Amino acid sequence: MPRAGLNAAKVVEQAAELADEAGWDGLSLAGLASRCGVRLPSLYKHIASLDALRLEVSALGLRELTAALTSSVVGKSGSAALHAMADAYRTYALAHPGRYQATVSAPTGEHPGQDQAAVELFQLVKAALSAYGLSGDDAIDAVRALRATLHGFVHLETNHAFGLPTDVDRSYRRLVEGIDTAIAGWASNEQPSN
Amino acid sequence: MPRAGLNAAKVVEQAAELADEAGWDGLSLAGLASRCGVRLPSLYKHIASLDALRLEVSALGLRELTAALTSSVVGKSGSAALHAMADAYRTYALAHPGRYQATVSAPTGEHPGQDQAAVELFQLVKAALSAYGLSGDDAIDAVRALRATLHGFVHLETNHAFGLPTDVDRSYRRLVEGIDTAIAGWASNEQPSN
DNA sequence: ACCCATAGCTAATCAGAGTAGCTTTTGGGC
DNA sequence: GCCCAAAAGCTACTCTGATTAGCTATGGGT
Repeated sequence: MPRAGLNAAKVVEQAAELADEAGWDGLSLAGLASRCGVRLPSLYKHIASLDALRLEVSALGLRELTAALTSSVVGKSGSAALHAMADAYRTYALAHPGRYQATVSAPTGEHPGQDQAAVELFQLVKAALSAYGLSGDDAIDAVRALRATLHGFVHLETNHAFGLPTDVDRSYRRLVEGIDTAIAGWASNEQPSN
Repeated sequence: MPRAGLNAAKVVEQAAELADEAGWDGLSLAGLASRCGVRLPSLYKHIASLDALRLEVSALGLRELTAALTSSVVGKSGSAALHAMADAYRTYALAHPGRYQATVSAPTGEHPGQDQAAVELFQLVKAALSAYGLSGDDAIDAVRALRATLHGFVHLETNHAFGLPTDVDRSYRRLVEGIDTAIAGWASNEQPSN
């Protein structure tokens, strides 16, 4: 009986692909085992439990999302950075719906990698928005607003919640332009530099 | 052995309360049965399956959400209506997190009540935004933008995704003001009435 | 060639969803 | 008040998926 040659990293990667194909709720150890070519209990040589696996997939998604946003903003700032991040965000979420949902709805457990990845993502977005001249709670409001906007749209889109056939790309572009204008407006309230 | 006196409506209501307490993913027939004071198989006298029950809870949530938004906008239009709806939306979602999540992530099955409730909610929001003077695809973009914004914020909030202790109410208020400004700006592009 | 860490296995337990079929309550007609 | 059919509830069973226990065989390092 030849071995499958699994390890923890491969198992998590396969789980992420399964989640992308079958949905975050469709991620099961039974499905993962057959995809990996082993029997279900063999997975426990590489993971602690289904919940632990979900945390790993969540951390993987956060790391990948952070990497995608990071490379999207190099050399950009302000409005250009915001638009670039918005595009990269939606592109990643549509390409990897399972791991994207994992980044939001994973169990809020104690996983150092997951927490650290979330903090890094927050810092990245905050830095990218620094050109808007916000500080303190205003900067936090801006990060939250941008995150809520992008997440809301993408989450609804991946849940097929937009019933009408109207161009979804255009709706997204206008929404991003709107949030860009809104955050820029906050900045002028903060820094009356005229 | 006295009867519990259940019927389909009571079962769905109990399921909605259970979903609010245990989370949408924590909604199980086992938990529902013990909450209703009956054995698990007895539930099948009132529902067809767990998936069917989830559709019912989703439809209930959509109806309640539509009712809450409807009563929030009576006598208002434009910006006042938008702010009123935003407050009612978040209030409902925070008070009923389980059924709120059901409105988005229920199985996309064929449930006439669910579909109809979704259409009614869309029409309500579109009508409430009519004072912005948008038409055609612009109106659809506005409804999508508002929905994405409110949903994104509330979904992240109910998933405890805002790590920082910074005032969440204030972040929400500023986000709603931002989307109000953005949609108003679209309108001026459409109707150069000056 | 040997050894041991470990990848993988079978077998078993447990919980939850769903089905089959029986029993009992209950409300309406007489 | 009595009778009966519909419905409400039950027990027993099956099936699937997660998890644990314990056995076996592989294969890299010596």
